[in-house]
Amino acid sequence: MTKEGTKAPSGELDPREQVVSRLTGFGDLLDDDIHQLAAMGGPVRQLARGEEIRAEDDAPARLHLLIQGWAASAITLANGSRQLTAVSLPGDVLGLPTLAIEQPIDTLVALSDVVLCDIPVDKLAELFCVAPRLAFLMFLVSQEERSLAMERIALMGKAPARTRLAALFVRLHERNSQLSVEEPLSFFMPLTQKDMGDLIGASAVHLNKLVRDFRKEGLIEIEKRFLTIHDHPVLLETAGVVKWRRSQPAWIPS
Amino acid sequence: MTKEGTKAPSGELDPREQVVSRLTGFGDLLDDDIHQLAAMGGPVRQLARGEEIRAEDDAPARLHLLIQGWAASAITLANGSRQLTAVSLPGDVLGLPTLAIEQPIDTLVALSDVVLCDIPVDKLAELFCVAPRLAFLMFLVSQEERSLAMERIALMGKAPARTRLAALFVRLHERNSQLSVEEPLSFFMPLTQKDMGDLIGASAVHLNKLVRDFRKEGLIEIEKRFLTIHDHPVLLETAGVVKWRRSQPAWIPS
DNA sequence: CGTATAATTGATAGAAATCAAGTATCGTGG
DNA sequence: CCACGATACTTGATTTCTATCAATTATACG
Repeated sequence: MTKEGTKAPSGELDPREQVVSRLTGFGDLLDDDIHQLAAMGGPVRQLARGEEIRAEDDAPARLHLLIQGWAASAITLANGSRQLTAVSLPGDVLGLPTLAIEQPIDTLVALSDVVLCDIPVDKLAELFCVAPRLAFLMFLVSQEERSLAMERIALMGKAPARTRLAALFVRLHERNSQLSVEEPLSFFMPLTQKDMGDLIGASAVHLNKLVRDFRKEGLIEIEKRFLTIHDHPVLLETAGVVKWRRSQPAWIPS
Repeated sequence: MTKEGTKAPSGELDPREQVVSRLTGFGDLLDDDIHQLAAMGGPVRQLARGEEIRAEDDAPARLHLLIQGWAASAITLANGSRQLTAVSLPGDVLGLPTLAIEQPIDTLVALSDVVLCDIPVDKLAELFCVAPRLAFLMFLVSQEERSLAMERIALMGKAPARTRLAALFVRLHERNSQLSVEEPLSFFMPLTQKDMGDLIGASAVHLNKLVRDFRKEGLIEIEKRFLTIHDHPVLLETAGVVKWRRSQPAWIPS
C-alpha cells in the first residue's frame, strides 16, 4: 500500500469532517446525531487499490463508510465487460442499494488505496428508531445519488462520449469541492483511463483520444493522479449540465 | 381521456392492494402503518397520456403516489433529446429524487392515462418520526430503485440495444407481476416504440427494427398496448440478466 | 372521412468498438 | 542505482453498431 489516498493536502477537511460533510450538506447535525453516527462505526480497515471491499460471502449484509480514498460500484455483464455505476469519495456510505435485493448485482472496488469502516445493517435499522432526523438525512443523500444516477442514465443514452466525459469531470470536481474549504481546480483523481472509460461507457482506446482532445483544447490536464481543470466554463458548456445544487429543505424532522 | 389505464383485467389486485404491494414486498405492514399511509394521501387527480405530473412552479415540493396507469421520469438534455430514466407503475411514489436538489432535473410524465394523489413532503418527514418501520420500508424501496438504476447504467454503457430491450421487457414483466396474483405473460404495456427507444437509449427507427426481429424470432408480440412474452427463457438469455429477487430482511425495525 | 400519431422500411452517414502494435511510466528487487 | 516486468498510455487501421434521413403505410380519433 502506497501513501496515495492517505495524504491530506492543505485546504482539505480532516477525515472526520469529510465524513459528516455529506450529511450536513442538507442540514446541521445535532450533537446527539453525531453521537449516534460515531456509535455505528466498527473496526477500521485499509485496502489497496484494486481490492474488493465486500467479500462474496458477506451473508449478514454490511455497509461500508468510506473514510479515505476513492471507491466504486462495478457491474460485470454477461458479455464480460465491466461498467462502473458510481464513484464514491470519503464520507460516502457504500452498500446501501444491495440491502433491497437478495444477491448483490455489483461489486465494490477500491479505486485508490482506501480506509473504511464496516457498519452492521442492524445499526441502520436502529437509527430509524432512535435518530429519525439522521435517518432522514441519509434518506436524502440516497435520493441525491438517485438523481445523479438518473443524470448518468440520460447522458449514457443520448449524449456522445465527449459530453459524458466532460460531465464526469464537472461532477467529480463538485463532489471533491465538498470535501474542502476552498474549491480547488486541481485535485486528487486516481482514475485510470480504463476506469474513466468504464464509468462513462467508452473503451479505453476511445477515452484516450477524448482526453488527448481535451488536453489539446486546453480544457484539462491529468498528471500523476491529479486532475487540473483549466477552462471550467467551456468544460461546463461541453458537458451540457448545470451546476449541482443541493436543496436546503425547511421540512427536516427535528 | 380514454379508458386505457383504468381498466382492471381479472387477476389484477385492486388499486389499494397494488399501492401497498410495493412496500409489503419487503415486510408486512402493521395496521398502524397502513393508517399512517392512508393519512398521507391528498386529493386524487386524473391525467391523460402525455401530460406532465409535476408543475414547473411546484415550489413546495410534493410527492405523487401513482394509483393507476404508467408514468416516467424524463430528462431533456442540452442537445434536445429526451431520455426516460425510469418507468413507474401503480404503487410507486414519484418525485423522491428531486427532494435532494434545488431544481428538478427531470419532468414527470404520464405514459398512459393515470390516476394519482399528491403528498406534501412534510408528511414524509413526519413519517420518519411517527412510523420508523414504514419509513425504513420506503428507504428500502428507494434502494431497490437505485439498484435497478445501476443495472440500467451498466446496460446502457456496455450492452448493445438488443440486449437492453430484452432486459427492459424482462424487468417490466417482473414489475407487473408484483401487481397481480398470477404472473401473466401478457400484460398492459402502454409504451410506444418512441417511448421504449427513449428508455433504452435507442432511436425510434432502430427500436422498430429490434421489435421486428424479436417478433420474427418468436420472442414477443406487442399489440394494442399489450405485451405478450412468447419465449421467456430466450428473452432472459438475450437480456443477460438474472431474475430480480427482493431481500426479505430480518432486521427491519419494529 | 380526414388528420394526426404511430409504425415500418431502405439507404446513407457517423460514432465508437475492436484489432494490432508500440511507447511511457512506475514499483520492485537485484 | 539500474534493469526488469507490469501496468498504463498512445496511435492508426478496420469493422460494427446505431443515428439520421427520406418516404410510405397503418392506426386511432374527432
